[in-house]
Amino acid sequence: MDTIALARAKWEEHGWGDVAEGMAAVTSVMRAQQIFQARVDDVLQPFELTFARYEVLMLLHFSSRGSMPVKKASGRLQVHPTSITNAVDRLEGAGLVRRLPHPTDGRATLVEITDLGRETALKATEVLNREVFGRPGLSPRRVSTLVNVLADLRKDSGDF
Amino acid sequence: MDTIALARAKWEEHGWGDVAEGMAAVTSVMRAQQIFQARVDDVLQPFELTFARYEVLMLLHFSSRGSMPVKKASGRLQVHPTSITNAVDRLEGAGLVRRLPHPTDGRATLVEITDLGRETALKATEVLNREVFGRPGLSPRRVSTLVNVLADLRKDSGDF
DNA sequence: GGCAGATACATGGACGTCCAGGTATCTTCG
DNA sequence: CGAAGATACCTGGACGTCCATGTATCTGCC
Repeated sequence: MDTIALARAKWEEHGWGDVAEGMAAVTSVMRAQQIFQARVDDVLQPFELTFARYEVLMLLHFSSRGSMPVKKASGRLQVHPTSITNAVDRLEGAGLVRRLPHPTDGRATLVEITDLGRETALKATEVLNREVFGRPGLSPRRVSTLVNVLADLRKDSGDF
Repeated sequence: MDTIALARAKWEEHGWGDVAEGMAAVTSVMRAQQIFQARVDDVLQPFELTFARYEVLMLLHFSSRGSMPVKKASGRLQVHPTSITNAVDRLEGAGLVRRLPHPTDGRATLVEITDLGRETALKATEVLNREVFGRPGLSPRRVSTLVNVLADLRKDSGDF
């Protein structure tokens, strides 16, 4: 029983057929996010990480200096600066990152990845690659289609 | 600057090219959800609704008796029962639904939509149809593709 | 040089999600 | 019929997200 197909049928019954597919798209994206989030968090749990914290960690790992102001991380990950503050609080508690004063801008705080942070990031990535990214539940063609369609969506909404 | 394309490039640099597209897919879905959630919540704000509460309201509106046990709503919307309890608390506070004892099962609680609830649901749907579902930011062909691909994903993960 | 506005970050609160634990009720089986 | 297990719900807590607010610092203009 596909609950989204059911909802679409209801939309058509009520004379909203012209926007039923859009409704299905929005609802499907919501559900897909929930599915992926659960899979990813399941894999990351042994590392005491969540996807949000993992993203922060990888962003720092990939950065040239291994450190970055909160503001910049916020922009890169496209979340609110407070979400970064929150993630950094917990990552710092686990010893995976460290806060440093910015050398030239007294307002800014640098977040720097530690050696333990890099090590944890790589171990987590290995499992994530194998268990989630490597088996997304779709054929390679479908995966590429999904990425391309969502790129159009992101472009349309001003992401890039 | 497409942050997901950047991440994919990093994955390829590190020899993880075989799963880079899967990583892009997962990340894209996360971001798309964020985009849609923001649009929907923006439209629903004047009605003092969120998407979660809107979904509960529409589920009840479309049900044959206008009421449903918490457990059934939880299954239909594929969220934890506690999420329904939370949504119902707020909907009840706004007078849009009402809790009733289940006539035959003393454990269960029936959630029933009120007249004000139905009225609000229809008004909200009208704006949502026009502002979000009617302009999802993709061509009709792309929207259908997205729905179909995500249906495959949901099927693979046991949704139906 | 000094003040006004912009910027960076942290704090506190709201919301939705989930899990763990507890209570009440139903169902099943001896 | 009565006890054990299953089921439905609520409460309290954790987490991630956002917003509003406050504080410190920087920048630009007079």
